Amino acid sequence: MRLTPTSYIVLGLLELGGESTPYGLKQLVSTSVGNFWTLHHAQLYTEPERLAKGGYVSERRERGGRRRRLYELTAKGRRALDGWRTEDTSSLGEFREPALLKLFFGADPGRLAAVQIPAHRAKLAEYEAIRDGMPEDVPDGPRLALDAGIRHERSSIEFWERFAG
Amino acid sequence: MRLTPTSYIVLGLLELGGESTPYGLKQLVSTSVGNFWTLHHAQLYTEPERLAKGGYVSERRERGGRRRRLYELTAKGRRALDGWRTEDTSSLGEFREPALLKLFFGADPGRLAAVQIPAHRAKLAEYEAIRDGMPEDVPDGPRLALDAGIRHERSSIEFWERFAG
DNA sequence: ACCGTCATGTAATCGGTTACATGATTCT
DNA sequence: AGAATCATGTAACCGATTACATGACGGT
Repeated sequence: MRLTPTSYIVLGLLELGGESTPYGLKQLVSTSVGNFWTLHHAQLYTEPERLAKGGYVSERRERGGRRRRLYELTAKGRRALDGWRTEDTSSLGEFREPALLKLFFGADPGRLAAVQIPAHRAKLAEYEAIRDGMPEDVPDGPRLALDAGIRHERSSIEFWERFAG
Repeated sequence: MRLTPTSYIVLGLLELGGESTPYGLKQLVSTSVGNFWTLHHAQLYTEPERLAKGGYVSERRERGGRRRRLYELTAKGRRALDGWRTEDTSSLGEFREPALLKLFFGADPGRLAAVQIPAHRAKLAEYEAIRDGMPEDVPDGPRLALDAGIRHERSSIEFWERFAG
């Protein structure tokens, strides 16, 4: 079976947070990677199930109560995650901005800019707030990824500002 | 029926290039929007068919020979495209870079940078070559979108360079 | 004539998105 | 107690990706 980015997000979060329910994963996503890589909550039910089938995570149920499902990384899952982290990533992500697509096909740059600039500014402010509120002991990964996000927002704002006014 | 970005790409290309076959669309994509928004060629067979069902494009077949399908924008399709171009785009594209995801989950920044930098440099060179070879009469849209791509690559290179060495 | 590559298309699979549902808490 | 919101989960649909195929054409 093929592991997708979604798979690695689930594996990575289980590594960070230990055994979790789908809902717990949802919480983790929203305060971490969800800032730049959105998942629908339904994926956090189906994806762990797929991973369990492949032996990457183990599943057990609470006794009594809601009998919620709890997932935990297995040795195989950990190996997959490590392999993914160290393997070379030659491919570039695509720059899929809907606003750019419109620009390409002839939308009015000024009008696009009028909406894009505030949206990017808001996102930038959000990122900066997270950064400024980060405790000292946050690992480098999230910190650096956040920094990339901040740069990206700044660069987008700069691009659109050309058309504003 | 819901129109997706893929739909608008097909509509937009039909507007730019006039009546086309799926294969013709594939050619158009590869020399234009394909630089920052990849489509699989199979989508250029299924998407026009969907659009034809919805009345956004018309379909006819060649008489004789391979009887290839030819698609053309209808009035309804053109209206949809215009509506899309002028409607506000509040949503931001997500910054889904696989390399960033790895960085987030603890991959070694230096090793990522070693692969990402040349990849982004290559893409940048490609974009610059396209820009420098552009005839005078290319419309603003593609020109500006290309410029956004160039900035984005430069910004990515700058980000990763911090970890190189 | 043969081989490789471009041209052209269909079919199956599968992950992602949307929609639907219903318990639990918290607030007024 | 009722309303609203959060928590939790399932199911259906659909677009995107992958795999499979074969015909045409250019070069050696």
